[in-house]
Amino acid sequence: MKDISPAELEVLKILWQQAPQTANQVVDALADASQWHEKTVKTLLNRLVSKGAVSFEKDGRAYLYSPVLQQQDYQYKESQSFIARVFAGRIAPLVAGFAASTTLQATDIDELKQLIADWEQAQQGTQDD
Amino acid sequence: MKDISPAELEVLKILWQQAPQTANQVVDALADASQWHEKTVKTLLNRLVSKGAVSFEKDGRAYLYSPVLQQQDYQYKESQSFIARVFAGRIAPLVAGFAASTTLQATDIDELKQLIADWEQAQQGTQDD
DNA sequence: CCTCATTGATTACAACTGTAATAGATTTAA
DNA sequence: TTAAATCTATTACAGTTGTAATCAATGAGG
Repeated sequence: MKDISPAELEVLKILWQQAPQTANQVVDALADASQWHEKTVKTLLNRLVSKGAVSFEKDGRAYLYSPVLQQQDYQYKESQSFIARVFAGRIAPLVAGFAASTTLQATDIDELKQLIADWEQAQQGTQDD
Repeated sequence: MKDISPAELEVLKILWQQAPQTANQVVDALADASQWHEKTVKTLLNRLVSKGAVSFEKDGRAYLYSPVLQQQDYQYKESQSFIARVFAGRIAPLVAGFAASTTLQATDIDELKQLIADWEQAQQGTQDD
């Protein structure tokens, strides 16, 4: 699978929200959030199809598009490569930088605490040293 | 500041490790880690200079290069844009995905716990609701 | 049936990227 | 002093990306 460009990603996100959708539905959904011309969106849809990230089936004159690449798979791969590239593979420094800004919300903290609790739970019984 | 491309980033990392360095020192440092031709590395150095991410001073025949863009600033901006783009601005889902793999180390957990403790500490006295 | 509107397909084009090669300036060795 | 070596600067070139316009096929309306 070729890389998904940032612009293509915005189109893919629309399909992750709901699928299948016609090109025009996608165009409309993006009209709210962006300034893209209809032709631009259709080009991006085509490129996503070329890259194998989106599929379509004919429905009369129009096509119905659906994501092939799933959001979780995309997020996972991108996270891995981002953290490897920018933070030498370590996640804590990323969170630290994020936390240093005022961007962290109490909600994030709660979720992180829960994650840590779950992770530690999962470690029980996995220990062998 | 224009965006730093992935290849340029690898060069910048060498300068973050130590600066200033001559072009040849950078080339040598990268010879270990990559297959880039000397000319390629020098092109990347030039582009970093054009983008304002790296500066140089003449030292006789050769130049001495130093980073202008600091690693923490770069990491911060990239983290913000990555998390906004891929995770709708929320960091917890990123950590969750990362934790779901076996990539999380006990060290990461310890650091995350410390971060959370620090963050909660900092919140004392900042509350106003 | 024929023309118009609509929809996907193809083409456009400049900027950015990866990956160098060549040209130009300058230092140094003979 | 002249040629060779060594730097940086400029140029190259195809692939990707952002951003559309144009072409072609097809269905709908008259």
